This record gives sequence, structure tokens and C-alpha cells, in this order.
Amino acid sequence: MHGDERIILERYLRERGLKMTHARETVLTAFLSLESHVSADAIHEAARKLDPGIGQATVFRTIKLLTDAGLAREACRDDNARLYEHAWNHAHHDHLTCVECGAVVEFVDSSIERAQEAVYRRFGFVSSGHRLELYGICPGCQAKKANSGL
Amino acid sequence: MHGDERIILERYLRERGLKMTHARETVLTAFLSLESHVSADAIHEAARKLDPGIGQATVFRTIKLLTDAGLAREACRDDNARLYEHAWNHAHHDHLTCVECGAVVEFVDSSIERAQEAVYRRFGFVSSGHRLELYGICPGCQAKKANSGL
DNA sequence: CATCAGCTGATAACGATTATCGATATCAAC
DNA sequence: GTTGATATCGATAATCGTTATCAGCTGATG
Ligand SMILES: [Zn+2]
Ligand SMILES: [Zn+2]
Ligand SMILES: [Zn+2]
Ligand SMILES: [Zn+2]
Repeated sequence: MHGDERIILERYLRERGLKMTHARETVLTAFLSLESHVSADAIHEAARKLDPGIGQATVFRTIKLLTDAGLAREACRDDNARLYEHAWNHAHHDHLTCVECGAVVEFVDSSIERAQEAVYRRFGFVSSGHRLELYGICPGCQAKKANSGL
Repeated sequence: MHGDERIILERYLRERGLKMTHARETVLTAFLSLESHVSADAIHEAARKLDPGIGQATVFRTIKLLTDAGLAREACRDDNARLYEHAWNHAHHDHLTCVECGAVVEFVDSSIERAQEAVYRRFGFVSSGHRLELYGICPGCQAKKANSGL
């Protein structure tokens, strides 16, 4: 499991004279064991279950490596903290977040993606990525509100 | 100039037993005098030119009031810091940012906006706003790259 | 005048991230 | 195996944007 990601990271490190170490492998395993959008703190916690000696600084450093290697991606921000998600074999998608309960729906909408390409062309830009976050109230929270309000 | 915004803020404050003070008026004027996307620090700097006694805390507090009153809106984030822009008589728009030089183009694309509505309907959410940021390389930076690279 | 709530600026506190540092691990060259 | 250069580690301090705290001020009310 997660063999691909390990190989990707190993190659990324080797290509710039860096080393695949136990700590980095532990952080990678911890990150891959978590789903959806996780904070550096959550990754640290998961990593310490595998090896209690892993330090917080190493987690931050390794997250940066994972991001540069294309294995992680900054997904959004939980108010103050950055949240990361898997980027390898995890196709591009955007996020629809409930402002009441925090639920997150991942979606892809091809007509949005196409329209974005048209915007790039309109202004002569070459695309290098985008971030789209829709905010709203999910069906569950709508029902809750309707019940309490009526 | 800026009479509308002043009246909006005054009413917002009065409705909840708060007061229109000199410091708040100064911060509002400073904010309105700046264009595009500004940090709390930039607003503080502009406010101190009007009244050197304005404190940093007051700027943060007033920005929150302006946001709640509908006069300001959190536009994006300059890495770590939040950036604000005018929200009154300043129609909704999204941002196209050059990752090389930092230039920002504001745009509205009705087909993107419509497609977003369709996403809300698809998942049964009630919309409460969205944030779309496109990143790319502007024509100027493309030319610069082509010249130096060739 | 006395009171009371809101407001102010300075300062301390906070939390996420980054930089620093001495100690340790790695590994090629000798 | 020894050496030495370099990378890495975890702990800790430092940074930086933002918030909370607090003592003094202001302006209205009675
Ligand atoms: Zn997208
Ligand atoms: Zn996601
Ligand atoms: Zn939009
Ligand atoms: Zn804008």
C-alpha cells in the first residue's frame, strides 16, 4: 500500500541530494493514512502514533517536501490553519463547504473548468492552477434550521 | 465623497448601540482611500497619516465592524495576511493573479457564476458566497520569460 | 456631580509557522 | 575503520498576524 507515493518521494529526494529517512517515511505514512483535509497538527498526531519521537518541526518540513514532490496539496484553510490533502492519484476537484456544520463536499464541474480556461484566454494568461471554494448551507443544516425556527 | 459608506456604518453602529467615533471614522476614510486589496497593516499606515494616534488594535476592531456592516470583504490572502477590499457599490468579482509579478486582474464571468449555482442545486446547498482565485502567468511575464530563455 | 457603558491605545497573549542550534546519522573517500 | 562533509533530527526560540486584556478616557443619562 502507498508504494507509489513512497517511490515518488524517494525519487524526488534523490534527485536533489536529499535522503529518504525514517522520520520522513513515518510522516508520509501518517499523512497517507488520513483522509480528506488534515492540518499539520493532525499529521503530527498520527505520526506520533507510529513513532512517538517525531517532532513537530519535522512534520512541517516534511509536509513542504511532500507538497513540492506533488504528493500533497494545500486544500483550504480552517480559519487560521492550513489544511492538506492527497495530491497523488487524486484528481483535481473543488470544494463546497457548509458554513454551519463544516461538512465538505468535493466536486468537479466540467463547465466551470471550461469557463475558467476561457477566462485565462480572455486575459492572455497561462494557467497554473486555481482555487474555488463554494460556501453554503447543507441540506441537513437547512432542515435543522427550519425545525427550530418554526 | 464616501458619504454613503459613512451613513451605512453609522446606521449599522446605531442599530446595535455602538457609536460612530473619530477613530472609526478615520479608519473608514483610510480604508476607502486605498484601492484594491489591502492588509490591515496598510490600513493602519494610511490611518496614521490622518491621525498618528490611531492604534493597531483599533484598526483590527474597525475592520471587523466594516466587514459585518457590508463595507469591506476579505478578498484573498497574501500568503499569511488577510487582504480586504471595498464591498459597497463594488460588485462581486473574482481574481486572476500572476504568480510571477503579483499583478491582479478582477473579472466576472457569468457562465462561471451560473455553473456555480448549478453545483449548489446539485448538492441541495443554499449559497452563501464563494471564492474563486485563478493563478497563472500574465502576458508581460510570458514575454519576459521568452526573451531571457531564448 | 455620580454613574455607567462604550471606546481607546498599549501591551500581553495566542497559535501557526519558520529559523536556529547542538547533536546525530549517513556515506563516500581515504 | 577513520575521517570529514553534509544532511537530518528534535527541542527550542523567534516571528508574525491576530485577539484578548486592562486601565484610563469619553460622553450620555439621571
Ligand atoms: Zn476546479
Ligand atoms: Zn479536497
Ligand atoms: Zn465569482
Ligand atoms: Zn478584488
